[in-house]
Amino acid sequence: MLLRMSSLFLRTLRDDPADAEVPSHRLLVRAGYIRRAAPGGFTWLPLGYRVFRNVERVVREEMDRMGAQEVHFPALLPREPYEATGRWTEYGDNVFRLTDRRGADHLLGPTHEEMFTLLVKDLYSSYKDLPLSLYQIQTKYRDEARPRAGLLRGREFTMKDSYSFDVDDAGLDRSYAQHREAYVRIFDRLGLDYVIVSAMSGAMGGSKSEEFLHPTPIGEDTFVRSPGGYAANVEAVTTVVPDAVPLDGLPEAHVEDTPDTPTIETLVAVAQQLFPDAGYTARDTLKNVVVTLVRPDGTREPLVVGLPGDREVDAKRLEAQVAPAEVQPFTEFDQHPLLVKGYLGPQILGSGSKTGIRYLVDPRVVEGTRWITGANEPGKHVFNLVAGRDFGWDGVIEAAEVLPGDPAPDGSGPLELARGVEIGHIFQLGRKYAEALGLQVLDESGRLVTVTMGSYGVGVSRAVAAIAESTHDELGLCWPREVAPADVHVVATGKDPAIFTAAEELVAELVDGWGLTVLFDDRPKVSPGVKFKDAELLGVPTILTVGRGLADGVVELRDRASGERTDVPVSGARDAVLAAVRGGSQPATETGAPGAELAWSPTPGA
RNA sequence: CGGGGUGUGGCGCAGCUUGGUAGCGCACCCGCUUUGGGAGCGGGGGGCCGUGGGUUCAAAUCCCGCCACCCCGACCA
Repeated sequence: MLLRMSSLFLRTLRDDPADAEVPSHRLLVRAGYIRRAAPGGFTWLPLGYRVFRNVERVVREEMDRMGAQEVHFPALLPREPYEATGRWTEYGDNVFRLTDRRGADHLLGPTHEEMFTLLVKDLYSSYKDLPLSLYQIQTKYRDEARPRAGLLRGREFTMKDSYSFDVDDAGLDRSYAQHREAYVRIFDRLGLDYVIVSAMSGAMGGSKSEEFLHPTPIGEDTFVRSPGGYAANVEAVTTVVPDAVPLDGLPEAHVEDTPDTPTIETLVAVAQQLFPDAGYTARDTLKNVVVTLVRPDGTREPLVVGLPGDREVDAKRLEAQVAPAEVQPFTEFDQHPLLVKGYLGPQILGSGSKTGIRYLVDPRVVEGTRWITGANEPGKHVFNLVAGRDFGWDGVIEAAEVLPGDPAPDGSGPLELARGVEIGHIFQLGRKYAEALGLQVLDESGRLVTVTMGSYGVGVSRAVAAIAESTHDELGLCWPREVAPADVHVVATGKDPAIFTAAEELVAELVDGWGLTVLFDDRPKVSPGVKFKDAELLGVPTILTVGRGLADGVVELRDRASGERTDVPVSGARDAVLAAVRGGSQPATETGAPGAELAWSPTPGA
């Protein structure tokens, strides 16, 4: 494949677009890879689309390798299957809905669990047909409240989604593990850094779930990790529970006047005044936060969460725990006169108490721990209120925020918080969709069993942005060889016609003789500076300059990533390029580019 | 959805306060010169100033609505 810059549909920009904040967005637009076409929607230009297809190719090869089979659904889907699983309403404003001329409802698929489930139900009915993994690479639509960061969060994007079907849980575990391995291979080949974090299954139902996060400061997901290798989504972090303390000999609780202490800060200040030797901090207080749970059927229930005063309730963690119910601020104090705002204590909380309000506590609240907490009277707090002696609770909930320095649940050290972009997600769905849509097969003994499923996603267009994000430098894009829009960028510069003749000959041999994809800067009357800048911006991994050195019989080979330049004799130019393309680096450098170990194909995407 | 900011040729910006013929740099076209780090000179083409309404003799400029984009938050297989 030969891409001549004299006729390539490409215009690079000298200035950064003002509305692009993140580097991937800025550079992809500036280098002429993508162009915004709609809110949250982008047009792929020739070079960008080549990168996109390369990512797609890697994903496809690895899915095929693990034995998944590719199918392709429409993006325009009927309402009924989504009605059956409840997601027509559950998805809310995030789904694009439309009505056809007969008034029938449709949606633009945000994800395809229902359709895959129905397809398998349509054709298969025996355990002998399973296990089965199907996938597609599809345009997905989500009416995001706030599309941002270019390709990273669009309203239309490309996703590889796959689904596994098994008769039993052991089979699901195997399918899940296969996908996990395939994803590791995919992201390794793409040269994308990732951490695999355990995630909550949340509204999707099911059990085991892990996300592949690409760590980057511009990421939208917060996750935690420890020096010992623990990594998890904040929602999935479990608290290390302290040992219970024997109740014998603990001091009696006592109520103290603590006027004007509706907040933890004011309370701690007063507590320190009253008992200067006790060394009280916010950690010694028990904060009781009232929220309202709204269930999917619309019913509302107040809930109080008790947690150490040095922590806030983490809305995401709380929601993950109470899903599918939603959490809203509690406003109905007038209907609950026993609840004294700012002085709420656990003595009147719990299903067996005066208020009957459900009371869940942080795991750090274990038997024998002593707390300063509200006395349920304005201006009064109780000290030394002992958990398990002076108050009880209905259950334990992981709703407190995770703070840097908290211990990892597996004992692998203190946690740090980091940001990442979700580039893949693997998920044990279980039988939720199979049950809702009636996907059953006959087992060995002729009984109907409900199939168990997994769902697995890779953000293809998002991966393009993530790769750009992690590989660019101050000069421009800098593609890994596996996804680069060309194998080599040949720059002809100078006014001597012999230069262009020599470059043409070399390019022809690389393209026709060796099947390389060559981006050839054959533009006449364009100054060398412009061509060099463009080559750096465009980011093809190997740049070959045919210019003034030709008079001395040499051309210059440059590695985009390392910046290293080597003069090679014209006669050896072809072999030097081939070595760079095959080896992933110049002889003099060791960049360890991904794909280096892979068999080199003589016709990559030509 | 809440808060903040911005909308002027393809890109980056000025003009708006104080209403009166729409401007600059890059990009694009023509000519001459130039050719190893975003060239120089000369000559051109291209914009219902986001959009709808209002005020006014007159609106890019003043007023109101809407839309879009960016940032923070909420939300998000």
